Amino acid sequence: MGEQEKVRWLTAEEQRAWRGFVRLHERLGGRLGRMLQSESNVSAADFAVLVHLTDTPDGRQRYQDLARALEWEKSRMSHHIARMAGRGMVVREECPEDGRGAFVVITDTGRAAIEAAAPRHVEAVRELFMDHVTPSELRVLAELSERVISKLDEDQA
Amino acid sequence: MGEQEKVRWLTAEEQRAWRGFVRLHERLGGRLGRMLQSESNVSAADFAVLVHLTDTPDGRQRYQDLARALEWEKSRMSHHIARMAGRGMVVREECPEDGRGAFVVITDTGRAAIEAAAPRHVEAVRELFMDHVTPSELRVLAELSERVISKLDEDQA
DNA sequence: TAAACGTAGTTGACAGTTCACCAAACATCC
DNA sequence: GGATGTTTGGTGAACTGTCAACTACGTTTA
Repeated sequence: MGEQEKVRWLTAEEQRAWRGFVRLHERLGGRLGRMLQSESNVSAADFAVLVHLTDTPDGRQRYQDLARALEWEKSRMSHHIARMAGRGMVVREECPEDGRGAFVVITDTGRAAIEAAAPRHVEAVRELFMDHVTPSELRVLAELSERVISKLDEDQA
Repeated sequence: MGEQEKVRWLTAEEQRAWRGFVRLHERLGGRLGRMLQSESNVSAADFAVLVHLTDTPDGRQRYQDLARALEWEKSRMSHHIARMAGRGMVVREECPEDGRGAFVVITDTGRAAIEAAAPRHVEAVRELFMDHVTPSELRVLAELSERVISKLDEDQA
């Protein structure tokens, strides 16, 4: 009953890429998040929600749609929106057409928050990332990401 | 007192790459983490700790060094090791040379856990990622990551 | 050697996430 | 109409990570 010897461990090159990739995201994410938090009093999650709300004409989105867009669990959405509502950035609104449903609606406070935060955030993404990556590398990254994500989606089903 | 009009928003290409990158990591991380958790009863964080411990000859590391290697805060390390110790995967050991310090030492239970988890994990990384990326893309990713990380480190100081 | 400073790790309060379950409103099918 | 199943969202408990204060030891300096 020999062990399964067939594990193909990662090569040095593979490890290098994998670790680099993971670490890069952790670092960038951490830095950008702390930056948003300290300079604009908005967490990365808040920011993502606000961006999606301002993407719609009336700043309103169903919980469900927001959750799908951000790829969050509904429960996370519910808790998070409750907290944001507590801080006045959004309000919850009943949905007339569907008695179960509800809308998340951005408030003026929310708009002010994201308008203050966005320029600094984009600038940071440029300074910390874009400025150090060539257009061709960017293209490789985009293609690679999309391909792998679509594979993930495939065998999800 | 005009607004700062000079914000250079991300181009479509840049957004595509940025979002792809962020999403890819979230997705892969989530999937691999759930896999480890459900199949081996080990969280991604546990796994990382165990990997670093088994990298040393006697399966022992100073809290400090472990924290640096994983880029964790010392308090996170302390909390996390306490939890892992509670589950018997590691033990804490005093450090004779430095009265303040302490070692984290992997136990047989811990070894068994990582030995059970590692092959499936590597296989998953292959299936979900490596198999869909060419060697040249991998090289680009590695170089890009290292470059950007080193820039991050630079202006940290 | 005493004061001051730095370092290693701990602790407790707290914010955020997930999990498992719940409930209400729709949808379908007979 | 009523039984059944599905979708939408809410809730409480458990868990994870962060922050700031704290203890205890070590190192430097005067």
